[in-house]
Amino acid sequence: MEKSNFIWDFIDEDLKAGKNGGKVVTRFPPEPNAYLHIGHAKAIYVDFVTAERYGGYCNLRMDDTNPLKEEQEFIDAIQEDVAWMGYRWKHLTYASDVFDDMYRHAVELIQKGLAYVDDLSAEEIREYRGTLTQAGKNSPYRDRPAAENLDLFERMKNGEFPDGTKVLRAKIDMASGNINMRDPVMYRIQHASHYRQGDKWCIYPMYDWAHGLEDSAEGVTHSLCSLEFEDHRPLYDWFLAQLPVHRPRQIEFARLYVSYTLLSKRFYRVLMEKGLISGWDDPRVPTIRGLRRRGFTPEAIRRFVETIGISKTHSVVDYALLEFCLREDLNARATRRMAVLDPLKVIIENYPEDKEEWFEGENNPENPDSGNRKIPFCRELYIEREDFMIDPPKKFFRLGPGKEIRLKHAYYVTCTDYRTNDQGEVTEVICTYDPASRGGWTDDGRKVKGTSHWVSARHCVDAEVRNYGQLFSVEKPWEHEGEFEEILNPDSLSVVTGCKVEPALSEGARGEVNGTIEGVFQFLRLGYYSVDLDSSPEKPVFNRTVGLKDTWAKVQKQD
RNA sequence: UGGGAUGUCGCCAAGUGGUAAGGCACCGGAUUUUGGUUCCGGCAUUCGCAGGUUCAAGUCCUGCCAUCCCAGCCA
Repeated sequence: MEKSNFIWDFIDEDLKAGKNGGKVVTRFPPEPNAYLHIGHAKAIYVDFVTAERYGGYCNLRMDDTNPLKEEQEFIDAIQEDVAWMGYRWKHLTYASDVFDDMYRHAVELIQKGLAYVDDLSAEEIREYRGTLTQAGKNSPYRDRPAAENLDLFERMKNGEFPDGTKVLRAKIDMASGNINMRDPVMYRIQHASHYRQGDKWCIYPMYDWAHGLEDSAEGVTHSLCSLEFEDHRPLYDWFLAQLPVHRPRQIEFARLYVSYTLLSKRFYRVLMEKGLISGWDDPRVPTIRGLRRRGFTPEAIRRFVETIGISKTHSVVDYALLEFCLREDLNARATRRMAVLDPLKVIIENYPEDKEEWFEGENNPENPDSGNRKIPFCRELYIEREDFMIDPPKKFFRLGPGKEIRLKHAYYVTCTDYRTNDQGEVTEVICTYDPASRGGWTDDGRKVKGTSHWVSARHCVDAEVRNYGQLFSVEKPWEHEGEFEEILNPDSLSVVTGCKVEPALSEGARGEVNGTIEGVFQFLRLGYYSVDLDSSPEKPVFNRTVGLKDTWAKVQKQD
């Protein structure tokens, strides 16, 4: 069981005090106006795992109180994403399902003299509200008799008044230091059609009024939300205290920030409108769908949110931790394959032209049950261009004139010569192979330090590879004041064509079957790559999910 | 004297009066048919600052400082 945190400590206390009959019920309540992102993944984890921990359950609730911004498309996508991440909700609920109850409770509040219909305009309400340091003043309509409020409120509901002409407000305290308590608006008039309620309603409830009642109606015991709702809690409690209803406890925790990423709906929308990303599932974007397309696994995402912990500290988690969690999962589960991204031709001069061999290569050295695949070998191969240097430095464990390396799973080869073009670029490397090293090993005690990946020129398949980098060039993009474009990383996507991959990769399909990942591979010595949505057997396309740790690159940088 | 919250290693984060867990990152070194993985070792005499209480304080008290959130008929 996971280590505890302040939320679970609170719940332990509640349970010990005998609250809620020992039950723990939570909810994940997204507003269906956008796709989920990794910030939601943390909230989802907190909500679902908390319920699970105490043998309770979690509901998935669409917080659909604003028909102007919400769409069915998002309702479908949210369910899909939560399910993909492996969470099971007990009930799928909708805030709009309890609109009738909310209306009835609003009437109760009016009858108790705790709510009134206000004719002030939006601007006037703002003026009357006062400022952070000055108290507000009462609306002239604040003391309307209950009977008049009741009549007006019903007529608001019936659509007798135009949008914006009246609101229902709670009567609390216009001088409160907490601005949320200065007679908050409970209902606004919106002659808008709701995708689930049709034209039934001309008034729609505000968040503060609606949320506690939604929680209450579902029997939620612990309403977990982010820090910015901390000063809404007194209002949450106030509304429920006035009514004869179940009273959940709201607990706030810090939302997730990840370096080099922006977790905001508005931002994705803008980038999309400007054509800077391809959509909600652009592999550079940390939406659940983007991460999924990029090749992230639900397990890696969950491990990540589990690892960062739950607290009230405003924190920014290193992107490097996300990558670590990803690699940890993929290392254990991704199938190994060889791919050459920047091909350089190698000719084995002592290997017969008409001969070919098929070697066995393990699918995953971390998993003995993963089996092997066949890898073809012949006289002409491709290796990575950066694995050859004409005049290599001493610690270069790769190919160069006179140097011997191992071709993974195949043979030892020694470079005897190379050819260049008019520009001095190397066009071909000439080698000899040692027949005694078949399989990539000899028992003569020979030290062959370097091992390179390769593909057979005769058998390989052409592929496109999309290498991704950070979308932003600054660590804390949310602190940037100007336009997004100014801090976008121009190299966030680099498309590499003409890559040569081993034939076993041409069948690469994408999917998750029985808990094993398909379509996410480790390209030996390069990184983890996943089959993209755009891929086809005729034209394979791979996304770089995340690179392997590269200590050689680090050493080079130091020199 | 608006209200609410937070400050423990570069980044997260335990710690609930008894003498600073863990992870990431980073730095060494070993193993390695991936310069990957794995493995060993290093990495806060100090907990925003200053006083105080106590045999003993990151933990209690007082004061100060810094940062974040709130003035939608958004959620």
